[in-house]
Amino acid sequence: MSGYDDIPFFDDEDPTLKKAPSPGPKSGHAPTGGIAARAMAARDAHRAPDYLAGLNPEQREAVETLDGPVLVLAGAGTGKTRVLTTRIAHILATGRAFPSQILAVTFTNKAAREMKERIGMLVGGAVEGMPWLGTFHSIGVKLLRRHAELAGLRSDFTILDTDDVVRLIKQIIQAEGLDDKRWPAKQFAGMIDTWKNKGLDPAQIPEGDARAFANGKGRELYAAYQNRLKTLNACDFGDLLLHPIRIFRANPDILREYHQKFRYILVDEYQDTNTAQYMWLRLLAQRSQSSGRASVPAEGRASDSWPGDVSPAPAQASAGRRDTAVSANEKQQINICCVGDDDQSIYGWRGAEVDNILRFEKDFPGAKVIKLERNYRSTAHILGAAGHLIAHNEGRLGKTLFTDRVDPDDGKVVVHAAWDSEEEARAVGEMIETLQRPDRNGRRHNLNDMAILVRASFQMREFEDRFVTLGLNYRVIGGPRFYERLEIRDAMAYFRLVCQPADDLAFERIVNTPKRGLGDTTIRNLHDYARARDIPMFAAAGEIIETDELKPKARKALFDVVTDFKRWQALLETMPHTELAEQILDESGYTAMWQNDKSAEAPGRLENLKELVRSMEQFESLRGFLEHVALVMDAEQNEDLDAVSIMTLHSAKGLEFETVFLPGWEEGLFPHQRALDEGGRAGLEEERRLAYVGITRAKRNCHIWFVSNRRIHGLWQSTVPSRFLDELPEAHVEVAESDQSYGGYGRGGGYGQSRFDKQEPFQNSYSTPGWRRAQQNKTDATRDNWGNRSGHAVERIGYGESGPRARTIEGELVAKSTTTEPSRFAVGDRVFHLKFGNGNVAAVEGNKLTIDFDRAGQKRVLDGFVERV
DNA sequence: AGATTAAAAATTTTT
DNA sequence: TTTTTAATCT
Repeated sequence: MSGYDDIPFFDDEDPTLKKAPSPGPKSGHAPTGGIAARAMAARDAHRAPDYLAGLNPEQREAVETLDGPVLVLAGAGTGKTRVLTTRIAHILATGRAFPSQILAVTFTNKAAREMKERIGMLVGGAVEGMPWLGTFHSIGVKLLRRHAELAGLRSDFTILDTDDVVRLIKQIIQAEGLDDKRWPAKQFAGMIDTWKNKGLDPAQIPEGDARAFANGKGRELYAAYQNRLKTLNACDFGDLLLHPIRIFRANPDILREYHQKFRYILVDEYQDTNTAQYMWLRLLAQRSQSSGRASVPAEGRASDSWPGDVSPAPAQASAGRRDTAVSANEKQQINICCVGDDDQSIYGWRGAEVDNILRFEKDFPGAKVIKLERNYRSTAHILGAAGHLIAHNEGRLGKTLFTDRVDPDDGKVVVHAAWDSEEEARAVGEMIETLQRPDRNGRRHNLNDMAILVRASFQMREFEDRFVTLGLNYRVIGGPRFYERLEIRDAMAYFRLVCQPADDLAFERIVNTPKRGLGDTTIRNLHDYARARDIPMFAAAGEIIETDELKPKARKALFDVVTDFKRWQALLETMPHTELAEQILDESGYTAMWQNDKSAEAPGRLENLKELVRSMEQFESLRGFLEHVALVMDAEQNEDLDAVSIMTLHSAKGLEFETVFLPGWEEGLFPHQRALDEGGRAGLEEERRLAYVGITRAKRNCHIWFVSNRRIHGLWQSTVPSRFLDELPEAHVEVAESDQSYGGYGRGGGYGQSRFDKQEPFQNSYSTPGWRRAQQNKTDATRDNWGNRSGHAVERIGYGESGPRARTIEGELVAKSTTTEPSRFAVGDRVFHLKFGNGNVAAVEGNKLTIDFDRAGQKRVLDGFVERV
């Protein structure tokens, strides 16, 4: 992308005029018309265009239903992307719209990229002519660049990432004279994000939310933050959606232009849309509703006013606004098609509203709902297990995936038990090694086709450790990203300041990096100077060096910085941007700083900087590159290496693997305690959808693990198998007999027997304190907060026989327990622990014991887990 | 300015 | 318990 100044306002013509469409954005690629022409040629060549061949009837219906609103409920592995891309190809091929008349939104850049590629494959050639295919945010930027002045911004506004936002908020909190330790900027940034996800501006946030932060100053701070953004000519991610919404509401004529422009709207992963995205879509798609429908109120009060706006109302309801020409232009209706899967909605915690998809038919009367249930990915066992599990959710539209595939060799989903996370990792590692070896047919299972999907990232470490010792290749997906690294962010700050001298955040980041003797005092001076005159820091620096406000040393240093930047700014238009970038990094002393750094990371950082400059080559300008980085924060992984993938369940959505390992299926971890505490039943259902996502990633093999002991925050805790295990159907699941010497729950498939066969556990395997306690916990876990940080429930439950107790009283006792309540143990006691065996109590701290174990050495455990011997 | 020490967090993440 | 970040001290 070359930037934003070369986008013609409306770069297309009405196809009915039979004019050749104008070329797309300047580039050396084929004109946009080429795609449509080729697609049409493809259509004419065969009676049924070959891009439709191979679609099943439902998919085909989803592709060919071009008029009116369509909701495609696409289950996991049912060809969702195929439908989306084929539908676009079909629209183009039938001449229904020009590429630039199709708005197609995704959530991630990856999805957008994939769609572009696949449309290109269908239609032939690169899809340069689809300027409106992209993420919500990238399309938001595009809209906002065009109409920036209506949001009080200039069109060259900066996009701040999370890090910038937090630093900015910290400044604001300090400026308000608040203690930034007591009121962490990060937390407030999160709150703002939540509000923006709901489409709320400072005046609209709930009173309770406003009071919750900084002694009731929440609303003020939010407003101050927005003001600051405006003076900085900057936007955060939320604004990229909210500003266009405000602009559309305040300027019906502009909105109308987009109504005329976008004939077809397609939305990917609709179940993940948040309220703001929903508002945005509704504004753009409102013509797709029957012409008599009321338009959206211009000044929606809050998100909850929105859902109320669904009942049909006469067209006159929108009188007073200027977008009443709906019925006059029936032919130009906008056809929205949303594709999603309510069972895969796993982002509720960041504002996604499952309700958006559940409510689709109400929002868009006359909508056609098409279910895709034929699965092309997994075995019948995997689908059976996943389907039975997800059926425990209440709030769903209801789909059942099926497959025609019958293969007696297909294995069931396997549930394994292990003592602790270390053995879990060892067992998984061993299984991977076994799979990797050639089988009797001489085929080996590639590591690339295996994945370990964890609930929380702290689970990853144990696998990594194990794989390092095994010498097994692995790759972690979704760790810290390239553009979030310190050196990259520093370098970017230099580039930003060169392109946008008003970028104070960038200025402050690098004025004294590398060290130039511009310490706190100088910066504060400069800051005051800038504030007093209401000018950017860089401009202030330029002025202050003319005065004698600063000490000579600081003045000289600042003078050097300013002249450097002025020189680079002058070179911006003439010098090739990669060269300029290199020059900036060299002349600023930034490269030298790392060359002189003898720490272990320094060489890697220099390498990253080189990589950064290299990656700029594919952009036309420094500015274009900056825009890319702001929105596209991902770096590619090395695909050549054969390696096991380790990632969270969240980042696994949309992926598939031959074999999937799902460790950590224990109450408290999965479902996660916090999801339960904070989300209640809805939280549990979301966790269950996560489990569903996990299982449905597997094409052939799915192995689930649970352990009986896990260390959480340094304390060993006994754990209970996840309730989700109970929700798996016996017919599609088998319990691993025993993993050799491991298996806390004993040989003979303790888990399976006790859970599936409802038999009494074997006396010898299950009479241990851990098991008895686990059973106790199990009953409690279903209705109470079990095993959280206070060790509360554990303490309360203790041993099964610790007697009757009043919960509240116990709770109070426990609250003070670290100091007041005498422990049942004393230093020197001989104790037994399920995992570590026998040992002597070395120290007692409330309910936490430090024990010298005979075999395992010194460990800290909760006293509920040991027994006096 | 750099090193040491103390304190805080440890669910999930995109843009 | 561990890891990371911030603040304070030298």
